[in-house]
Amino acid sequence: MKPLSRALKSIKAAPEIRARPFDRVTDHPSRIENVLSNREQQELRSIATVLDYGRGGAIIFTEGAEARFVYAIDEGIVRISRHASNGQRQILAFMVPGDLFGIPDDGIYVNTAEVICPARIYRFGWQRLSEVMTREPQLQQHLLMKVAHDLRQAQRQIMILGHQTTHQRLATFLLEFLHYPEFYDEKNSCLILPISRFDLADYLGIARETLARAFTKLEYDGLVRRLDFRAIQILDVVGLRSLKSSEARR
Amino acid sequence: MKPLSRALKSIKAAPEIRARPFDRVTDHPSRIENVLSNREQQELRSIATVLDYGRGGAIIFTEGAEARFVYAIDEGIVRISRHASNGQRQILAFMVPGDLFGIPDDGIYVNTAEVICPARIYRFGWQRLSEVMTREPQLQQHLLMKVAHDLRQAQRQIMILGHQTTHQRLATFLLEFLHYPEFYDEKNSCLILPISRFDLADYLGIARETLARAFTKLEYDGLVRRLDFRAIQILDVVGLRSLKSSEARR
DNA sequence: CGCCGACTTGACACCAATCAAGATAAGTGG
DNA sequence: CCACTTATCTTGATTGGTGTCAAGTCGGCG
Repeated sequence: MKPLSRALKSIKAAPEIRARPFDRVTDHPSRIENVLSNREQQELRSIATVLDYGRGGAIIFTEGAEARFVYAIDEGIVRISRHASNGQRQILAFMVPGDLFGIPDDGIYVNTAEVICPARIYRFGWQRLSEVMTREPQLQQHLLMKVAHDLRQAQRQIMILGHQTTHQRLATFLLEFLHYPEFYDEKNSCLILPISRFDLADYLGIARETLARAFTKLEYDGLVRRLDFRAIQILDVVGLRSLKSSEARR
Repeated sequence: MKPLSRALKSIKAAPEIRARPFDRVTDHPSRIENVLSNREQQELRSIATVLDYGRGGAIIFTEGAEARFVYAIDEGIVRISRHASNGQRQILAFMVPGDLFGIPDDGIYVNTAEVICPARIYRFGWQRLSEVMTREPQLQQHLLMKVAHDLRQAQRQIMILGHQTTHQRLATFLLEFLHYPEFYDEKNSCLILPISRFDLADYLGIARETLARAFTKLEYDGLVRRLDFRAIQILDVVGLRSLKSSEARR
């Protein structure tokens, strides 16, 4: 929607890469406890490029395009989506700092990746990364664990889309986000959603209006309170959990 | 449902493993063109155990159990499922010969795997497989590609569950199976479904009755014809394709 | 032959998509 | 700073699709 030129502020070369370790993923719920050696981190840095996106909306890559790079997030959120042949968009995942995406399928990207807020992203040449990984089995194992984690996340998503009502989907999503201290302030139970209703609806596989109604219902039932479009106060975590696992028609 | 003792006929030791290469996956639609060296095949065989299941229904492993093995299919079909907290079952995938499954998450299985027909399955100790892969980067890369392929399949499933009607889901599923010569006899356009309606409904995320109605509609529209519970004659592939990508409410 | 399981069909209620319009916040330019 | 436009989100009314419960059919197996 937004012109790419404005959104993509600048692309710097590799040397300025930040020293923060590559695998910050251990911070968030994935169960990977992997510590890369200094040498491995060094190897990665040497082939990385840093991309700085000033604001949301910029496209990182598009489905169908030739795939020569893999990406890892340092800051910001990226939405991974795919368009059905009838034009419907489905958001497959929201990637957060530490996540890796863009692994090619037979040389092309099968998904579209866009930043939804200011972001800093590392870019690796797929060819060179493969070479490095051949030399460093630990690194490849780390990548394997990451992809396996993504697979489980996708399966979680299948569970949600398969048999949950709209309210349950929303409850599940909100509960998921409570795990991220970047977005959930546990003190006053306030959750700052970094995702628009539009995107959220496409992620949960429901219409935008239905999503709004789901929020209304949760609010009516005293489970949450909308302070603002972005800010959601969580009033009853237990209630959300029981809603999530309650009996579902459809 | 069936007692395990009867279904699990025998477990042989490694030496009798068949000579068919490990990566028969190249036969089917996945885009992996990977040729393992003889030494790598040798390494795999040396740590493999062969499991022979006489008939369908046997459980290979259950979600939540301690995970010490990964599995690869030589013959037969395995359904990978997960149970929601409300008891709903969702089938995440059907695995076919060449596929690999059972990669542990933090030492436990997150899914349940069951054979749905007579099957022969290779079993590998995860610990030992990891060791071998550290020695053989090619092998690990191969595994990585397999998991990446599974991820894409899961994403395909998300697309289906997200925005397709029941008829479209069924059409999509049938079209998918036309690629497998084991199940589709192109000569007389006859597709032999190795999957029960029960399982298929849980895979497509719909009720069994709704699935039956979907079949009825496709038959009424002249797209397919039911010869038998298992055998489906495909009358109009183009029609199925256009149904699959037609506009969808919901 | 009769039971049993798997599958199909029917009737009905209900949830969710759609179309349309209103409300709120955020930019934009004078 | 205010009026304007725009984007985003919410609410309302209606229609259709899908889950559920119930009954019926088909085929296999003892």
